Amino acid sequence: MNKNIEAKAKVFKALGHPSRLIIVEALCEGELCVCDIVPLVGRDISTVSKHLSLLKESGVLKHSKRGTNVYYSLQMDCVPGFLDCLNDFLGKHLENQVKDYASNSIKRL
Amino acid sequence: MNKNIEAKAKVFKALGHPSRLIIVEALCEGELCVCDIVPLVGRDISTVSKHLSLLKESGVLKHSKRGTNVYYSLQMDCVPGFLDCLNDFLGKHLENQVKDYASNSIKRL
DNA sequence: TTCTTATTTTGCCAAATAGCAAAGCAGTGA
DNA sequence: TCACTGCTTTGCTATTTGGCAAAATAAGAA
Repeated sequence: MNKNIEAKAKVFKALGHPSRLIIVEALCEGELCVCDIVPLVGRDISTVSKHLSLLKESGVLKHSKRGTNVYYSLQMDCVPGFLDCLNDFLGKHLENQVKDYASNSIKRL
Repeated sequence: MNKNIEAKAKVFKALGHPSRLIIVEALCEGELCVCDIVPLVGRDISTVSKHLSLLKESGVLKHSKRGTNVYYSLQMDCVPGFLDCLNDFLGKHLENQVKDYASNSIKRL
């Protein structure tokens, strides 16, 4: 259970980059080939390819070749639910930060 | 929804380090003071303190001072469920890797 | 086979991160 | 007040990461 820590950290690390999150969120809707992912990310294809292999390596994604194209899709089924929960949480939380900021501004008057 | 990407990536990045995951898993059981967390992580207290502030900054943890102690606890309620799911997934997945390895070994004979 | 298209790998640099040690800063008690 | 304990911040180095460009690889088309 404790050597698993490394594998779990690897998953979080893989998800912990804006470009890779964009990829994962897109793949929540279904599989895409590299050629479709590149414009979503807006980085060099070599960079995107490295992001994809990192996500695959960690277990978040899987891939399959068809013709000359490589299609990536979500392998880790826990991810979309957590992303939803995270969206809710951050939604509320950012609201609160705004509220805190506002009330502090009022106090400062 | 898309500028949120940065905030979400920040959460994953915060969770994407073995020491910080150890902390978070411990705090799933309930709040702890820094003095209790340090021996769990096995790093210098200054290092642990930085990990804790990163986790707080990202919204995963919150903290409260009582006397000379600082107590950290989980703020992001989505986390424990995702960790459970991750444990299951990696459990099965590591099994499969072992199976794949075994069947490849057989093929090689 | 040769050309082309799609993707990965390698090489390199700049920026970010993790670690410890030392200095700084509360609170608490004498 | 002064000293002590618990924690955070700062300063520094070593390592890791993310980016692009160029080279390498793979699969289909001509």
